[in-house]
Amino acid sequence: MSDPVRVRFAPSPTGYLHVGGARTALFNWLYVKRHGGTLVLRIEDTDAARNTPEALAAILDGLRWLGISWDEGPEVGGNYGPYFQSQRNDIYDRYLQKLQDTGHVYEDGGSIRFRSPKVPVTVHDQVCGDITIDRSHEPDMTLRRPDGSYIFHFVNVVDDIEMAITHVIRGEDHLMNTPKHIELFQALGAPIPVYAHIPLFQNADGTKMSKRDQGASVVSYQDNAFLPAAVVNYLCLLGWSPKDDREKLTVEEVVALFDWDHINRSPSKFDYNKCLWLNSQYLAELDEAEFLRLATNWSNEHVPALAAQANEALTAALLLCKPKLKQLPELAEHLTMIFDDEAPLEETGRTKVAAQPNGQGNLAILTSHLKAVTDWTADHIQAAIQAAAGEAKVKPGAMMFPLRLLLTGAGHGVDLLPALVLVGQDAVLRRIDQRLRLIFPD
RNA sequence: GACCUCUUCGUCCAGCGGUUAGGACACGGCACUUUCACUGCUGUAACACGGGUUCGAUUCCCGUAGAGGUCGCCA
Repeated sequence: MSDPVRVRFAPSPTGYLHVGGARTALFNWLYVKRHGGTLVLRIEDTDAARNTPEALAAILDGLRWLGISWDEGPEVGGNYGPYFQSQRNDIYDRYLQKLQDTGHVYEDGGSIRFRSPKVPVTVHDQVCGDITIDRSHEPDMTLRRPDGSYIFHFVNVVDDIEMAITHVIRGEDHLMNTPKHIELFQALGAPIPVYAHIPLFQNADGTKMSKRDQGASVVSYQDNAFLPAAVVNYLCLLGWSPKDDREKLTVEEVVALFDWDHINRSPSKFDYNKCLWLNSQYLAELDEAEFLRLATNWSNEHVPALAAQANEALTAALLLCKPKLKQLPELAEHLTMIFDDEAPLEETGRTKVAAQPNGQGNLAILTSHLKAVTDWTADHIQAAIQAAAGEAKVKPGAMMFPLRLLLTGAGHGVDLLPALVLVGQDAVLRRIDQRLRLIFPD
């Protein structure tokens, strides 16, 4: 029997949950699920000045939203707590004493430094391979500040020892820290965990992703009502591959395949567009009830004006929108086109229709046919359009674009016939009349 | 500047000592749809450069260039 697998994700609650951090958490989680083990969530909040409860809440909330659950840590407890570094000072004191007793540290202007062995250190990294780093000419690292507070490297290693961590999966930005950490493990006589450093994300233009960049913050996906499964799927595809042609995979499928040799070594640029595409794929396969639940929630929250709409009308409209959506927020635009008589008229469409030969006359013919419909159903409306086209001597298809524009103000959108039915004859004729005057002012 | 890592279509990801170098996003075309989309089919598009090793290198080695990371009493 080998030791039980214990991996940890150790965020610092200083800002927000970065999508790169989320991916690191995800890979830790995937590893645990793949090999069986325990995921420890440890909060590295030693820098009191920069930590906020809001940031912590955002991190926990973001992880939960993505479905990344932890077995030990904040809110769930565990046998290796406390899981906040700010509460572990006595442990750090004890470990520092060990180093003092064995002569590994020395005092320097009130701070405590580690006496580095000054020999090259080889990191056996599961992703990057063996990397030997010689930092013998660099200054000794500080472990404790004059005010008694501890430095990241020290607490990080002490906690990994104390929490019996066996695998460290973290961003490549930590690769050059690893020799320092290995020196500490050795000085403390503790086994060195298995390391895996995973490549970082970049913006599409190759620059570093920071908070304000599109897609950088997990909250932005929550705010835009992405489906977590889609985001997780996309995150898995960045830097990892099933090694076949699959793009859309469930987490279960990823778990079954997750391993080091599937992880890429080069940094990847974040393609928000592809993430959006995956979201549309997941959205499309939602069943009606689930879609309506999500869509109704979203529209109630973001388009409160629709509260006045009858439930059946709203439901019908939402279902009409479903096949068009890449993401839920597009609902706002579609619903406005359906329900708002005064939705703005698209300029490019206006110009196009205004320029059509005989446009005004043809649309007058169409209007009169629509007016004459006595039973306002899709079949009868279609017949009316056909008849109007015949009389105007144009193809029925040529009637569709102008009609769409007159109905919704836009040249694209939901399926036209059902939309006409939904809006109702009176409102349709009213809108046609209004917008016709905008298009042909004379 | 020093050290570490990386380099296949615009992007993500496969691949391999001999392939018409494959898939996906994006983009274009066609079909379907009397509309908008979806979908299907299809097209454009890549092995950073220079040396080796080899019968043969995109694939292995070395160098160059470019990119990223790290060089804190931040985490």
